[in-house]
Amino acid sequence: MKNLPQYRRLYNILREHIKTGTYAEGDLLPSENELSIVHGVTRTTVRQALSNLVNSGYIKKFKGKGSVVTSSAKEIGILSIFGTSSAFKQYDLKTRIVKKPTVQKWSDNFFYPLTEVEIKSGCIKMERIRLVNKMPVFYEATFLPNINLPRFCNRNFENKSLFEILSREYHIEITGGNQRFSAIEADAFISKNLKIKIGSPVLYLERKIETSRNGYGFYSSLYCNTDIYLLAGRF
Amino acid sequence: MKNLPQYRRLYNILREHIKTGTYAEGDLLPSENELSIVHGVTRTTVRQALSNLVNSGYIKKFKGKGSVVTSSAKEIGILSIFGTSSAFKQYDLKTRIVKKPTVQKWSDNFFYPLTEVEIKSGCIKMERIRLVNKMPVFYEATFLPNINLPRFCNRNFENKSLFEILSREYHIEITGGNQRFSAIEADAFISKNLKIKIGSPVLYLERKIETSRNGYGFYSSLYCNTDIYLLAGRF
DNA sequence: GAGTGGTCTAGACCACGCA
DNA sequence: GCGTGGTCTAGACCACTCT
Repeated sequence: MKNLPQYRRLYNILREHIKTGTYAEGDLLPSENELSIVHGVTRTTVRQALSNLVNSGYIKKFKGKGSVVTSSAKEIGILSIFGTSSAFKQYDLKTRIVKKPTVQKWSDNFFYPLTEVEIKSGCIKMERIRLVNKMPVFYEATFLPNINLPRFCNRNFENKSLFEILSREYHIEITGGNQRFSAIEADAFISKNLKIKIGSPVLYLERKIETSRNGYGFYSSLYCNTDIYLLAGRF
Repeated sequence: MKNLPQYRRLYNILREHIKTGTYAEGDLLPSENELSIVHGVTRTTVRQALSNLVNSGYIKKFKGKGSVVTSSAKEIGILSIFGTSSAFKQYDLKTRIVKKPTVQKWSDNFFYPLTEVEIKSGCIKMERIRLVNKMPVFYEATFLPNINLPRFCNRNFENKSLFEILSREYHIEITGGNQRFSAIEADAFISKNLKIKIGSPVLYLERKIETSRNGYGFYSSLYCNTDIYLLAGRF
């Protein structure tokens, strides 16, 4: 099961400890030396794991001081949500499947250029809506090249993380990606799904997500109502 | 002058070569072994430089193959612009200063929490508009803590990169940051500055930029017309 | 099989913070 | 002055691509 690199294993362990509150916001993580001894790896490997934690926004490092846990925020993929009102300290985060994963052709004007292999393989499309405190906030369509993902369409994604399923079931880890942002007016479709007025400003994202499986990436387009919650991310 | 770490020096060298076209889009960079020999550093150091190039979107690495130059795109700070129409392969990028750097107080409801030191030091504010092919696309207000930046307010920023001036004149390197996105309706002020109709959807960003100077960061808020150009970034 | 990037080891010296 | 993270060395083995 586990042929994960050690820095990835350590990353997952620490991330889980942060998410579950073993290390709370503001706490200092054990020092790099301590972690390297406890987990039986060199400091280089520890630093690689911590560096990933910094990039995903879980910790901040301070020279001469240590690594401080900065966030227990819930994530939506790589971006996280950010409540503008301090009343929303607690996020009740749910995912509703609008369209189950289905094999189909790539659309003609797909928003990223595709490789020959991707086009030939076809596309698995799924559509989801994210609810924050029971309000629809995101509408997301995800497109995965249909390459060596056995039983994918039969899995249950309701309230489950796509990234986690890809990691656990297919050993596919997200390594990065790029995204394009714009502000548009809600059309009838978006208006219905996000329960906002037609013409309201909506944040629109197109993303390509890259993975540890060589040459394999997937895509998503995302509409977000930012009236109450903002999208936040690191760079 | 130069107490830059070696991986930073190498990063700057390679970035310059990519920007000026010595390594063109699609080219392979010299291998990590070759770079380590040529520049007299270990492969670890080379990899740190390349890793930064990946994060800023200049190259992509392929196992067993090499590092491919992916972009000669012009940047605006950390984000880059992306023309939706292929007609806009050439970006004529200009910056117009709307308000020269001025020392003032921080506003009461500043969009990021400030430290005691920052509040006491006061704030240098400047306002700029970015023009792409002579059309105003960004309006950006930048706020810097007024700490040890001699002669800053007297410098000429017209069509110059703030990041480059910070690096060259003050040895301040940008190390990362975070940002929040939302879509809003243009008000009268934005409408005038970006020459769009009141009520049009506008991309709004609030960012905190972190630097290599310990504890020193600065802020910017940014309004962007995404009708023609999108904002793009890596994660 | 030769060359590439990915992972990892076992050290070293430094600048910085804190007590 | 001690412990922290930041930088760096000089190796090693692996999986992968290309020919």
